Amino acid sequence: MPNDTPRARSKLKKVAARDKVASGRADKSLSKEVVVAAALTEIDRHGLDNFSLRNLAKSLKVFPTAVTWYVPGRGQILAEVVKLVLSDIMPPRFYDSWQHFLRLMFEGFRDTIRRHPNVAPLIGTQLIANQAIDFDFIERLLAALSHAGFTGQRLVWAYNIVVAGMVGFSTQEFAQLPSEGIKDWREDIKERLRGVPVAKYPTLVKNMSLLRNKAFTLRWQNGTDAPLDASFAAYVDVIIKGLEILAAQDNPT
Amino acid sequence: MPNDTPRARSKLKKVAARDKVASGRADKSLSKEVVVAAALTEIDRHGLDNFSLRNLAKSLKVFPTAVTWYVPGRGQILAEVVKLVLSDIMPPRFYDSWQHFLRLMFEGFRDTIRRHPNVAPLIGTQLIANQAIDFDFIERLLAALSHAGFTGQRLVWAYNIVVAGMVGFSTQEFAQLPSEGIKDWREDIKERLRGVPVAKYPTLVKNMSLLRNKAFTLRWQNGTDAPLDASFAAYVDVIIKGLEILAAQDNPT
DNA sequence: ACCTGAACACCGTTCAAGT
DNA sequence: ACCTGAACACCGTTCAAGT
Repeated sequence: MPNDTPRARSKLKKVAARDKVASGRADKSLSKEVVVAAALTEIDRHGLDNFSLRNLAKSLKVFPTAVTWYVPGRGQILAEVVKLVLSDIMPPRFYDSWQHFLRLMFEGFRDTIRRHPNVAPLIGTQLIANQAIDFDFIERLLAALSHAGFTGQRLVWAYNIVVAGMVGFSTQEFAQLPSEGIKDWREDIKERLRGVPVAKYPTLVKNMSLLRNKAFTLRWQNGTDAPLDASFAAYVDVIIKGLEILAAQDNPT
Repeated sequence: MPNDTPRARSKLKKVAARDKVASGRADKSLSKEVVVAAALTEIDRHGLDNFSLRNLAKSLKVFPTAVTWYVPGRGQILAEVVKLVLSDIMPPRFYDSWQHFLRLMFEGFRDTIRRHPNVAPLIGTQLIANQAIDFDFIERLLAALSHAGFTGQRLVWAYNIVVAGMVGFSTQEFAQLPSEGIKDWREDIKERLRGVPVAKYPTLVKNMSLLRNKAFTLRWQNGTDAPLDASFAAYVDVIIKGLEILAAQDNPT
């Protein structure tokens, strides 16, 4: 990113550093890291809808424009927050098998989202946040998939399948709750589920006790209060088994 | 939803209708449907970031508060927009097999997102938008999965796997582009991909020509300009094959 | 270099007033 | 019932001014 650091100063880092030393100033109270960390804390505490640069500045006890100096623009801040959240999803370097590798990676990603559910809506849906997953992560994943036998075009497929699958489930499991009127909204869902006519929706009604609040589109809580552990485990199994079959197919050249 | 129609009037529909007839008034220029349709048009044209109630009102040539009368609050409007977009994803009533059913469903969902990519960030990440998928859809999906042999707890798993899989890939494929500074942002990504050191990231560099702009987290365009057709097809295959294996496993009772 | 401080255009929502 | 119109508190960003 060309100007994700103080203004257009990115190419002048050495000069800036020298200036700082020369002037002997070490009284900087802010930094990009501090700003981003504070932003994450704000979002964790008060939700994405209530996040604003002004509230962030207030929490840092500075003027709103001081924040803008380190991270220019609201979008950049959110992108950096995603980056920070996903900075600890590094998959293991050693593993028993590529299946084992993927399993650990899926679980690690889910655990990370679980720690910061309010950030979930930003992940996967914003291309600017995609850079949050770094080259180390990508390299290890590609290496594991190569080890599974994927090469060339099929390696690309496998990579996309894994990333889409990894990000997709957990971001949906921890989907954002309505920011106001939650109580009424919840009651309304329960009411709707109670009133489903058995004649028109026999399979749904028959399995309602198993499905209610345990299945996508039939929930009034997200993964924080009603985790979908068993479904997630089955999901990971399905993707891995499917990949095994894909890996076993001949590689067309 | 208790008050998704004019104020707290929802239980008074008959009375209101009578009043309208009695007073002979048919000069309503707005309606909930008109408001939501206009909102979708605005989002399609100018993106989610530029959407506001005031711009919406301007496009309808009314005051901002007139909109609020039909759909109370910005969040409600967005939820209704998602509902409208997803109203045509109904899976087919007849099909050769449950595998065929799922294939058609996945493709239909992706086609729908492709038609309204700017809405993608709202789908799956907002619990309030989950009601967009109606009971007819759910019933047909559950019926197809029952036909595949899934019952009880495993039916719930299969349902969650399919919904998460269906929503996850396409919403990520059509992820939102940065709303400003796109040109610099794109150049920066390309620059970063050119500069990847082969010593540290051998697998990535080796497959770079296949991966760049064709793989998640390595793109500077979304599905609108750079569709991931082949990866999506492989993704659907993987999930279906995985489900076949899950279906074949014994149902623990 | 780093932050203050005022200013600007815009936002969603509330509330009173019209018809 | 349906919409106007003014008002309110808040927002992100720009730009000049301090040190």
